Amino acid sequence: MDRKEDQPDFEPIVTVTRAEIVEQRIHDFLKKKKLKPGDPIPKETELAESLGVSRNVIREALSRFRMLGLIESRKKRGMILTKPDIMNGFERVLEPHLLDRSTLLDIFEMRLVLEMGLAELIFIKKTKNDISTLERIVRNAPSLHDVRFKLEHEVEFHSKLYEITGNETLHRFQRLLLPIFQFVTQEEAHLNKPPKTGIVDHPQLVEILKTGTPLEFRQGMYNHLEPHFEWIAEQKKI
Amino acid sequence: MDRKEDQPDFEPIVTVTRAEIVEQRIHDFLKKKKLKPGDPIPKETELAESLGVSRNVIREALSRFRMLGLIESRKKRGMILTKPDIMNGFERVLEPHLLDRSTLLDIFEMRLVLEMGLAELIFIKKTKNDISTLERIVRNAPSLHDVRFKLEHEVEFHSKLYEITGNETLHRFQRLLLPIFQFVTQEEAHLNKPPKTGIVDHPQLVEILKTGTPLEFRQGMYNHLEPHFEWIAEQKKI
DNA sequence: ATTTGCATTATGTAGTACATAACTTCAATA
DNA sequence: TATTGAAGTTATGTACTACATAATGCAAAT
Repeated sequence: MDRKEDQPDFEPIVTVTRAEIVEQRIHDFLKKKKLKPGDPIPKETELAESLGVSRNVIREALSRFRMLGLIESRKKRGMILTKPDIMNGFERVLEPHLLDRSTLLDIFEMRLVLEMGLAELIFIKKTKNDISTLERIVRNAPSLHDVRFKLEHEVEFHSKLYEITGNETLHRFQRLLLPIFQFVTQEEAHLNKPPKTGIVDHPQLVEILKTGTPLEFRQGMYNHLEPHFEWIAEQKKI
Repeated sequence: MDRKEDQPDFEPIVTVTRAEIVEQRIHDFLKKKKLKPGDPIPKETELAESLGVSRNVIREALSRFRMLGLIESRKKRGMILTKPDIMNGFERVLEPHLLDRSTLLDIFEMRLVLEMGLAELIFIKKTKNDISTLERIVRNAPSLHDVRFKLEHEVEFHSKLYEITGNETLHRFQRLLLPIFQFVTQEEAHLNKPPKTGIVDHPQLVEILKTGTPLEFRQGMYNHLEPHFEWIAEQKKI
């Protein structure tokens, strides 16, 4: 029979590497010292000595910070803290085929949530110029039968909405989420074809932006995205 | 006078380190081979040889992947790809005092956008149990005069809203953004005291969740967050 | 047949050595 | 005097070696 019941179920011993510990220690150090971008941080040899590990380990930990854009190092000058690009760590992990289905769906939902929430910000920040651009994008929309450029146009329109917010972080986030979104919609299309389109289209959204209210825009965006929400509701039942 | 005008502004020569290149190469390798979580990846020595660099450099690159949770390595067994935790890289960079003001404001806005967009998802996923929990949270709200637990309660309520969506990624994202949000609201409070509160409070939001529609909830949430949006609109003018 | 012990293997860590780039100083030169 | 050039210094970047450690499989022992 199954012998597992006999065995006492100890927690497995987790072995943390020195690099991990050093990473944590240095992170705490930066936090505690309240170092700001531009401030110098100790030399590799100094860190190695005060932490009691080889320079090798120090460099493995520092390599992580370098990737995140938290530190920069120049020869002779030593290392300095830098203003990190917060999306850096995100970017490298967003490979659709590396993520499991549930995470992909989560991200898909996040995009819908963001888009539904854009209204206020857009109405606060929009300029006449933005509206003109949107109108141009809508004018140049490919015909309904032309499948090739449909996705391209879809991306251009929605991307512009994010851009209007003037929130570069938000916009960047959207761009990073794009591949995931396409990956999921592709699957979505596979299941229930033909792809349904919302009852509100891009030109109508632009019209609301020109003459309507945030309240109307929120509702319009919902109707635009409605098929996706329906799809989510179905997924929930399964 | 200022001599800078005389100087031709060349782009500075960027020197990429071997570790950076190796990181990129390995990343491409994983992508191209379409490796999935669980699949083994080449040994360090193999990588070192085929890429023509020392094992040291390989390990600095691999250290980055390890941090992101992209790979795990066990002695003797070698290294395997793992399902990455997409928030891992994010987490380590979100130190309020390391980010510049504009990024902090961006993140603050993102939180508002997310919260405004939650309505649909919440209405799709909510259960009777969730409503009960919200009612309990509201019942236990500290009195208006008790400043100490106000923030705590605020966090608990809004956090529960994210939880209702059943979207763990989204919920985790919110939790990561919390310190930033508090950092900004603190500053916000400094400027225009006393802190204004929206005309819609938590009990009203719960009531809408019970008997209302997503449309009403969106408007309710807007009224709840209105002071923050006003603050943003002011910031824009400055 | 189960356990024990040994050899094997890949990662983890330490240490040394040298290359490279950037900064400093100081002398030489126009 | 100001610019250039050379030499020395220093911290990071890279390579290489050596050994520790843990996991795995296989063979020997009971």
